[in-house]
Amino acid sequence: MAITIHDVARLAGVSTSTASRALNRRPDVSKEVRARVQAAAKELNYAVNLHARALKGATSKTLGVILYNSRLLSFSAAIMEGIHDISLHHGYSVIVCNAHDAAAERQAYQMLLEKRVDGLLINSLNNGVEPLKRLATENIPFVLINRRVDNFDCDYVMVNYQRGSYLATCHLLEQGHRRILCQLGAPQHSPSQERLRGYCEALEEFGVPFEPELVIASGQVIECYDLVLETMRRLKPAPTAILAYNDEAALPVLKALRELKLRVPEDVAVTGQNDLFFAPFLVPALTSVAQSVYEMGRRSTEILFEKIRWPQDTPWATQQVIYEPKLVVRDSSVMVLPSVAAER
Amino acid sequence: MAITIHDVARLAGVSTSTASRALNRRPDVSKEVRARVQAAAKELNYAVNLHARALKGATSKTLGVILYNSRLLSFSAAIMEGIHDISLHHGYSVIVCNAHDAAAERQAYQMLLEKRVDGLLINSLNNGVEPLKRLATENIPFVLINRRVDNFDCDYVMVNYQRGSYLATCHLLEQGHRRILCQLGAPQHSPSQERLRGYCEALEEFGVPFEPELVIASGQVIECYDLVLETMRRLKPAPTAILAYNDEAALPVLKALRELKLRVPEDVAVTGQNDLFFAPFLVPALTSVAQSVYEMGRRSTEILFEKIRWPQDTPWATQQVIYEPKLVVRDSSVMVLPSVAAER
DNA sequence: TTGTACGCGTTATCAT
DNA sequence: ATGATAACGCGTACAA
Repeated sequence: MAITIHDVARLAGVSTSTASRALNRRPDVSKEVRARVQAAAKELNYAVNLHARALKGATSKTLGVILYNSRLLSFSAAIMEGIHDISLHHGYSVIVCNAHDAAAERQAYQMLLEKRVDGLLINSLNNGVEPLKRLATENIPFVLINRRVDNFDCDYVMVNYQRGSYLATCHLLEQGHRRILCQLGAPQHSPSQERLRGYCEALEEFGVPFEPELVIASGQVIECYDLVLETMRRLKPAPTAILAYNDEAALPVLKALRELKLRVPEDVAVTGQNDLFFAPFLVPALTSVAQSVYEMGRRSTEILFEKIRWPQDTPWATQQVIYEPKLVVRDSSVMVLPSVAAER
Repeated sequence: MAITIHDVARLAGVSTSTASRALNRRPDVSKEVRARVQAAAKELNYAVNLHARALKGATSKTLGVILYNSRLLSFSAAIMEGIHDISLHHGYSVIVCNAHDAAAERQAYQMLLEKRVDGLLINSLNNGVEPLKRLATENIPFVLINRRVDNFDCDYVMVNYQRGSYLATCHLLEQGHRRILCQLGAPQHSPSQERLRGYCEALEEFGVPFEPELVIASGQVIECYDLVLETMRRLKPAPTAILAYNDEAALPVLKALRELKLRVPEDVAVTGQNDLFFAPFLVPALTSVAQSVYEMGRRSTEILFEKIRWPQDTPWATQQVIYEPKLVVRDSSVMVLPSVAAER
């Protein structure tokens, strides 16, 4: 069994309550005793048992995170960086769960509730709104990351995917492209839908008719090589530009084009999304839409802590943060290099 | 306050102990009562309080992970995938900490000990062996990931970096290269040292003298662009091959070579390490050394669980797992394409 | 088969 | 300023 506060108290020759006060730096304890207790604690390598403290009614000093994690490793890793930085700053630790599917998500919720986390950061909606409603009724603070639910008012932090796809599509249209292939991920996923909306919005603005055959969707984004190959061969006339779902998806897209002996950007222009670290290093350097992913992790955690510390009786006004993306133009989408490239 | 087992017991019209037995599927409770209790639990949305259970002396059902996280996001993300998969399988959740420096590492240990984690997976040695010794004396199971300490017997799971660099260097030497630039990360870091050993070992085997000027080290691996540029300009004669620290570092290396108008692999051959997802998509496709990163996460967690479940009185024989790397030859290091490339 | 009572480690309350 | 005690929620030894 581990060292308890009783052991410390005994070694210091005081009662447990005095030891507790001394260790928690309460003012109502003599300096002499406090020093003795702290010395005893150090000598015994004492560490509070947070389970006992949590049981006593205090907080668990733990946040829960539920990630969707569709293999977008760089993406969720960046979010986690932001979450960790803020949590550490508040003296909190973080339990991370991957919700590959609905069942895993339920298990994650179960574990996190059993561990009595003080709040949740949620990037997965495999079971729809149900879990969120339950959290709301049980008064457990949570913030959605990159997800949003219609007709359900709650806090969320998002990237404006619609705007991102809109910007990229406009950029391609401005270059004169009229047949632009729009590549999406899982169709039921809200990020896919928003990207599609942005794509359509731009087309409409330029008076270009929408063609369903120019939209392709694949669940496993990174494995879309074959799909792109097949599509580019099938469509007549072939698209002259491709709006890749994200930078990771752009990799197989570029490879497929090389396979087809199509030059980028001369024959086909390509844009990515998320502006991951490798985008500027590709050949040609990948035009992408920069999203504040790390920032999203930070901000959502800050809001969560605000909410956790919010007095129960005061009404809380939900916060919605939407990060506006920025188009980063590189070589993969323009034939003439821009004079001063928006290189990061 | 949340629902407790008392509430469930009251609703089901039984005592708390009966409720406890029913919920834990103990055999000594009538089916009729069990059903009633479980119905009550479901109705109330009851979730055990794991703090209470942990306090009672059981386990905390939580693992701690301490990551070094030198921005090698894809790398640590892959490790975490393996850890999560195994933990979930055992019904455990995982608290992840980033130990950017010695102070953060100490804070991480403190938190994890206070949370009474059942075991630790450690990928950070910012405070040397001290913390490990403490864990050993306190009988807290842990497994090192990708770290090893001289004269300290403990469980670890590693990638054989020395062998990886050896293989890559031999490969370059076989292609006829004699001046091979060896790029490393932080010099005090054991992975850097092991890579250097593998590099030297290969040189010696081929009877090529070691030249200190051909070894460059930079803390921030991803920002080595300038260093490579400067080095390639300065050295006479210029190196004809570069052993990049890892695939992420290979990105700026390749970019620097393009800047210098040096062709890859004709003028300079390049190899990476870790074989990340983007390696085959680069132009030219990057030769790399494949490490079982995800596997390392899985295996270390499996060993940790073995150790956690190991009877206290039986002696435990420490396990050392070393994954042997595999060279994946692609276009960046050979002028004539191999007939059947070891493409994954 | 079911119920009663205690203890896990901590802290808040009350008493001294 | 310090000490005794109860309570948090759960599981279990013991009693019935």
